[in-house]
Amino acid sequence: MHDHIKKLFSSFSSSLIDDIEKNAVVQEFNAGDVIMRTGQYIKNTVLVLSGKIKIYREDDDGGEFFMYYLQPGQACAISMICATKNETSQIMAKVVEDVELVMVPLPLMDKWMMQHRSWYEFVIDTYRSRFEEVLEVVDSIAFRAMDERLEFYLMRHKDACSCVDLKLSHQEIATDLNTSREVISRLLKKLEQRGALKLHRNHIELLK
Amino acid sequence: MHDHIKKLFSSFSSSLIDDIEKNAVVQEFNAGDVIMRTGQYIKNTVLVLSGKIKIYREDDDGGEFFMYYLQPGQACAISMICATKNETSQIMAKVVEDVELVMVPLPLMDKWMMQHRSWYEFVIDTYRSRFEEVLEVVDSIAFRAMDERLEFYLMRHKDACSCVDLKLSHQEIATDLNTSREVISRLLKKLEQRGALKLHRNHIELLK
DNA sequence: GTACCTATGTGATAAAAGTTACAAATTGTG
DNA sequence: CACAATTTGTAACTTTTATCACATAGGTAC
Repeated sequence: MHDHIKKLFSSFSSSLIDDIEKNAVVQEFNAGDVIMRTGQYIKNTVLVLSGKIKIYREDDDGGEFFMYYLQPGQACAISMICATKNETSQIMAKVVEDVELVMVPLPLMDKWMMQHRSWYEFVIDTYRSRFEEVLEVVDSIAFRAMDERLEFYLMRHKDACSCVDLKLSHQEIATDLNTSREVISRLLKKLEQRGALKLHRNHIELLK
Repeated sequence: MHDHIKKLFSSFSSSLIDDIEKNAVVQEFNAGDVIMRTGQYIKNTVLVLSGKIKIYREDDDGGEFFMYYLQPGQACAISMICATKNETSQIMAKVVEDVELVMVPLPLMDKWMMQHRSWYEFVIDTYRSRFEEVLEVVDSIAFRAMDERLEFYLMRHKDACSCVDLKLSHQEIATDLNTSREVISRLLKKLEQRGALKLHRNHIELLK
């Protein structure tokens, strides 16, 4: 496992990785699993070894809103931020590609901040980058209409999968953006007419 | 100054407050001043001693979107999060009531994390509570229509000033929510008809 | 007082987004 | 192949929000 972690989390010191191996466990989940629900107690800090997770905000009436992806080499900022207090999760996490996760018990998360400089820097950097990502999400919904929000959404998915072929149905996009499928279908058609993409069943091919 | 800080930041240890007094400077700003603009370099971590600051997100076409208040006893999470890297500000800060600010040079911010347990806990807690506040803001724009967003906005202002008389013009509210004045005037009228508030020139009296 | 500025009220209209209803196309299954 | 389930396309309509135009009201300066 040492080499696997070293490769993905290249900033981690050897002693930190040793500590992770001694104290953390690896858990696997399958695509489609919901591994964290809003309101659940957080017991671990989560590092992603492989696979892909989508993080959502939920509202009271069952609405979902896509926030960001969790990918190999990344950690869940929410699970770090809740470390000290015995907090419940403010988000919902859905597995979209089978994942292997390193589960670090919360008390260690806090303890390592003082013991491992590379852990401290990783945690702070995770906070910072997620905070900035969430601010960009705020921009998109506060300032932009649905057509631009859709483009922003597609762009982020392109970045996340490093490919131009997005395996998404119109309904899934609509759910992620908390709007209706018809709206997305119409806007996608417009983007296709503009030559920005090509529509297929169950996937979207980005051209620009 | 020691007692002033001790009273507002009650969790700070004496040695931390001594370090603050030795290394930080107090700066004053007046209502209306913009003390931080988007894209400016951050040189200090900011603690608020008195007064009130509104934090905004800006877009390219001059739009503003109100994020949250900074108040006495609080610190600017953005200015902390940018500490390590030499980052620029992602937000704009407007003084709404004359403020006294403690300016801590960025290198110290990072150094104190290891030296003062009470500083470490304060910083982590500031991250956490701001992150959660921003997530609530996301909820309000992702899931709610303008009438509910307005109510959420008024409620937050009520909490921030601890009073029921909000000194706000319709135009200011519209700017903060990135919409138009007419929309706000009409929605406020509806709220008045429902008995939720009473409208006056330049201020709004909350009844519920 | 009058002139002027700012804040608020309101109607008419346009544009964007959400809803309803249903058709057509594609895929999977027995 | 027949049939069901899923995905996508689209028209008609409603609701919400934005924009334009202008009226009115309160406060300030002279």
